[in-house]
Amino acid sequence: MMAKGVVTIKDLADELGIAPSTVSKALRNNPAISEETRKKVNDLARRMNYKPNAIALSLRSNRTKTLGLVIPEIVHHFFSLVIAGIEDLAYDAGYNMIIFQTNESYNREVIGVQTLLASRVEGILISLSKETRNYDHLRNALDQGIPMVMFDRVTSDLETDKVTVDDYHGAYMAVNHLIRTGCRRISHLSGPPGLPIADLRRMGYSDALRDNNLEVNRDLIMYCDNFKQARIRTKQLMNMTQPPDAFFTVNDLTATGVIKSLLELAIPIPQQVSVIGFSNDELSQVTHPALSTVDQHGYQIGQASIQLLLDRLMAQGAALPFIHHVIKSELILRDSTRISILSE
Amino acid sequence: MMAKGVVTIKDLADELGIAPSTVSKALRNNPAISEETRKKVNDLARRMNYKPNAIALSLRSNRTKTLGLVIPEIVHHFFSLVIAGIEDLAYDAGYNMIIFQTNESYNREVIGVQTLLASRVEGILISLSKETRNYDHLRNALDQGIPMVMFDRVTSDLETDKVTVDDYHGAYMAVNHLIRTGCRRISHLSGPPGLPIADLRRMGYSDALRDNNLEVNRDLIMYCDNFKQARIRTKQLMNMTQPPDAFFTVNDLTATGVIKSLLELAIPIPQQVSVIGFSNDELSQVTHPALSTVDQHGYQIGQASIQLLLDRLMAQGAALPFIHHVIKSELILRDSTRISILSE
DNA sequence: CTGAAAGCGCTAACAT
DNA sequence: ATGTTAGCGCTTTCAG
Repeated sequence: MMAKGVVTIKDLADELGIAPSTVSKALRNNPAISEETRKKVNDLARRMNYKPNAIALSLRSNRTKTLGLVIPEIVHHFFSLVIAGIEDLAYDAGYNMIIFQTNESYNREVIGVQTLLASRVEGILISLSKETRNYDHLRNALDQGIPMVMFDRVTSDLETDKVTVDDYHGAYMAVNHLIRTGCRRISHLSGPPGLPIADLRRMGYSDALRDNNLEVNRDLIMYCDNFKQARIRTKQLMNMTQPPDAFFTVNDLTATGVIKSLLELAIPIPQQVSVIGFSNDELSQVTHPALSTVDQHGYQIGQASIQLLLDRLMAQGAALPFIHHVIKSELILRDSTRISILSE
Repeated sequence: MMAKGVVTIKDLADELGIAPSTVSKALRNNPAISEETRKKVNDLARRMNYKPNAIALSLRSNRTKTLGLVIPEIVHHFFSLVIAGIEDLAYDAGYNMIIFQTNESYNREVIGVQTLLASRVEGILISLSKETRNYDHLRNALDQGIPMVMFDRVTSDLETDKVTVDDYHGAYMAVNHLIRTGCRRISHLSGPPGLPIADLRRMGYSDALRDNNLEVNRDLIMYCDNFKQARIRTKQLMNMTQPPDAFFTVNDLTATGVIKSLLELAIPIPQQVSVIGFSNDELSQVTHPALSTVDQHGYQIGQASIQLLLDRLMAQGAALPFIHHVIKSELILRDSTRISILSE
């Protein structure tokens, strides 16, 4: 039983002196095959450690049982949660996942999608890179009849199933909570304009202020979405003649920068200044004080995305309506915000 | 130019009234083909958006340009770094990655490896699940001539290339630093016995103590590797008649649990108690005080692993010696440890 | 009940 | 310079 040249059906057939087609049928328990032959074949297959060649199967059946995932970054708590959600369900449904990381590059996204198409994936899950403004590569996939689901970073230029988190509402809830607990000068450290998730969170922030009859003060809004910048911005803001009494940040890491700076300035949190982040990353539990934040339910987003894709795959190309699944975000209150001081 | 049935070489051939093999040659710029035909073919291919079928190519060439990755958990900063390192180099080398998440289950690991074999991956990268004690599934792959690289969670029962971080040395350095800065009763919150990375870190801890003529006190060693348990253990330990003056933990999350508890007990860090974690996760920068820790260089581990695999793939099965690449870990000193008080 | 033949998409000998 | 044939591993008619 030489190891080298992987065992094929033909090897089994030769060994038993029967036809390959008979072996094939025996292996798939085709009732047309005698019980005896079937047993002989299956036994030998086990002994020779025969494993069907998935490539040959794919070529014949035109089914690869493989799905493609295109994602900006793997090293990102939220995205890794999404991947886990996708993987788990894909696995249960018997699909393999080919994963492409774009590193936020449009070019790599295009190449990634093309490679997936060449690999004949049966469907594509994608979260757009920050650079992506042109969607021809995706249109191309769609034209070839490859079902696609976009999640988190989506575009309205394309008709596909979509899954997003309700960023707007999450931000609105967060800011509303700050106001209800007595904050009046709420600063927002926001992501780059044009990035939908950042825009939506900024809108949620602004609307919550307006709905509570507070003015939106441009001086309190900064474009700042990382730890280092947050350190600087926080000190600038706290130096204002009328400093903020709360920070709402576009993500958790930025919030931790704010907390760190406030701690250094010996400003009590949340007594003097409240802080709310966005994402519910692992790190939000370990800051001191623990960070209040908005959970994006990454795992569920992954599950919802792959489920939509599987549904469409099941439907065999029947014209299902496109679904935009909006996952509820959730306000997680920890210790960086005050307890509600106004009744509901 | 109907979208549906993906375009094949035969379609191009029919369209131009020439033979498929001629089209094939023309597309690969075979010099035996006239400049004219070559142009005609390539133009049409572009117009009809022809894309070679990777499956057919694989079947013919017996090369899939696909590698398999089996990993315990994607949602884990360290592992996601490793994946990123692998992805980036694999991409440059023109390989696709199929990823399998075992969720630390031995069964899923076995199935994962089998699926990868069925998909005819050209090589396998694997980090063992915590449950794995039997290696037949891997031996099987090896017997089929599939090159394999094990990283981080490896076993000496198998002859393969390996990449690990020098856990022992990292732990040794960490504890040595604690001692040099005056700590004498150093507690170790360790991972489960039997898990190599936990054992090595525990050994590094013990040896550093012994080499500095300090006794290894079993009462100061606890099996505790997560945030929640750390909260409980820390309080227990600090209640001892002779409480520890330092904690060395098996990972960063555990260390943050320690810090949180110490903060609640109003014990000054690092003046009274020092803390060192392990991993250099993102969260180690955001604790207060910022956590001293040992960096595992996950990205580099990923790169080293895929590089070994690519080397072996290049070597075409020539008998390269097996390499065990040990990546240097690095002691990262932040604010949870004291400045050195003894000269080097 | 078993086998021969054809074909999935592609390419490499081997003609012509 | 182009075409014909065969075959990668498998399954599925269709005959026997």
